[in-house]
Amino acid sequence: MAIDKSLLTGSTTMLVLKLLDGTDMYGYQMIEGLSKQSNNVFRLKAGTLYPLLHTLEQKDMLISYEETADNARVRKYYRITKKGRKHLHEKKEEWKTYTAAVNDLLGGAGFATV
Amino acid sequence: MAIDKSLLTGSTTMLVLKLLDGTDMYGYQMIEGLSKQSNNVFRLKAGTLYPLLHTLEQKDMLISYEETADNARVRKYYRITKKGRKHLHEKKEEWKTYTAAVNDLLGGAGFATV
DNA sequence: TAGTTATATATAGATAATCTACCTATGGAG
DNA sequence: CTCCATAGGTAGATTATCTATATATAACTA
Repeated sequence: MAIDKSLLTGSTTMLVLKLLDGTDMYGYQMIEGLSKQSNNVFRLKAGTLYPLLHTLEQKDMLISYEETADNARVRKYYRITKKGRKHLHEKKEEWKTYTAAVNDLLGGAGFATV
Repeated sequence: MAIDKSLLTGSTTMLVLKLLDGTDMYGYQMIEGLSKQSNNVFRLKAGTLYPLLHTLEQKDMLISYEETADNARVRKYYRITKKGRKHLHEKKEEWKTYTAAVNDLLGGAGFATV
């Protein structure tokens, strides 16, 4: 079974959807949280995230709403949709398939004769 | 510890170096072998591989030599260099770090408060 | 023996994801 | 009042990969 070729570059999408699968969040929160959560392995850039969120919203995987925080600052929250959850599930399956295959190749002896 | 941002898209490089870490191979052999070895999860395209091999050779990670097979067909074999092995080792470490972080996020409960 | 498929390598141009670099705006700390 | 953190955003460049195309020969098939 072949997997989506965009998986490699597309894991950011999966992570964003996964974050929102837990709770509604706003962009800046995702950037900071992802960085801390992963011990700085992920350093999601604003220039990557915001356009991605807009794209996901256009594809009906997210919806957004504004909310004013205690400090009167307006934040734009995102909530995952049913379609987004379905997409997340698919991406997770692809991720498992792909990483299992890579780990198999990295761990295995390789193939000398074809 | 942060990792190379090109890791996601760059795993093809790692796989190619890993293949050559086992034995010298020629391009077509890698394409066919990788496909069979991974049950078609990897479908490395000629248009991806050949330019990549040329780039890796320019970076002194590979050397190439031609050899005539039994059927009189000329094949261009590639051999990994010391520099290539060093790069492979680094890429593998990045791969481990990155996949561990993703799996942690995918498996974990996520973070609600930041 | 003529046509198709497999082997083998290669390049050009398109596509897509991410990055860098910039911009706006407000709240709070010094 | 100035600087930093917070918060959201866009434009253009970079890079990896893909599709499409090209060449050439071996091997199979009708």
